[in-house]
Amino acid sequence: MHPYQQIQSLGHLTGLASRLFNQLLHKRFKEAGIELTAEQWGVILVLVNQEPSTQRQIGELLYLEKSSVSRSIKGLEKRGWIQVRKADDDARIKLISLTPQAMSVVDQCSAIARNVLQDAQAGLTADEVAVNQAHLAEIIGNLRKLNES
Amino acid sequence: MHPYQQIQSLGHLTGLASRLFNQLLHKRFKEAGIELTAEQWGVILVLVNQEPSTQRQIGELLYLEKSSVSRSIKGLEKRGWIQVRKADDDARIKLISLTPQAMSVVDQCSAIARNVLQDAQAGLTADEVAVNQAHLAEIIGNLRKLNES
DNA sequence: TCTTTAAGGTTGTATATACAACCAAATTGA
DNA sequence: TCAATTTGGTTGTATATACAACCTTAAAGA
Repeated sequence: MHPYQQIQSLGHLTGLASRLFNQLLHKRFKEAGIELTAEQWGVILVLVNQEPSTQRQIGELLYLEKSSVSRSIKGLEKRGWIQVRKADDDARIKLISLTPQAMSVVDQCSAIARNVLQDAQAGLTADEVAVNQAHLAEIIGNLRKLNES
Repeated sequence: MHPYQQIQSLGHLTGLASRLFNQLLHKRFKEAGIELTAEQWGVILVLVNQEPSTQRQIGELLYLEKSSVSRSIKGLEKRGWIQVRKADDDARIKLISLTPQAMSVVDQCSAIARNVLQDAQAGLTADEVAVNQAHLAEIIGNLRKLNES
């Protein structure tokens, strides 16, 4: 067994790929004058698709602990990306939506994110990417079950 | 475009898979009475293969910032997994090696990590896993270049 | 040799994340 | 109706990580 075999395990490769994706996206945002991390972009994207959302919903879609969502929301609000209001019918619930300023740059962010993906996947065919996505989704399904039990 | 399409992008999938891998490995270690995170296991594994290593070497192999390595090493030393000594010939360098206690559980950790991978990859053939690894490696190669430039 | 630069690490600061303990409001059920 | 449970969120604490600024020691160059 090659001494550095662990470095090709999917456990390691997914972690490294993820960090690199996030770093590059963050960098590209910054170069465009947009102060936003990759993870924050994930939250914004949830809101683009479904606005307003509750923190619970965001956590479910991104598979994040509610405490993680809580802190992420706090940061995004402080930076003016989102606004929070209370639901009328349920005093526990916070309804999160994008600010006008956020909406005005969402398309630009989308384009940047699309380019990062494209650049990262250079050399792979669309089919290969699709197969990869499907396999990762299967692995994620396995892991979610294992983590719950 | 489906409202939740972003959720199948490789940027998102690798991040989610990585978190789930790490959570499961951490949990399995804990169940075995071993107090070790997935990331710490990565460092230990580097040392298993090459002992002693310098912090710079560890960072290169895991693609981590030197400051991240510095803090990881501090934690592992505090918990008794590793020992640190100064190099004779270069006063800047720290030589990191495993403690006897660490070495005594490395095999058990290895087995646990192997099982996590196996369980996560259930339903995929060995070939499919290999193709996935190759594609992720290619993406990582792309991203590394992009992050440097 | 002596100044300048590079290399190896550390520390400050910030975000991302998990888990556990908690609080308040809503729901359930006896 | 009222106690018990569930749900939505927050906070404390810990690890992981990056970037920037810094320190110390080594190496390179004039």
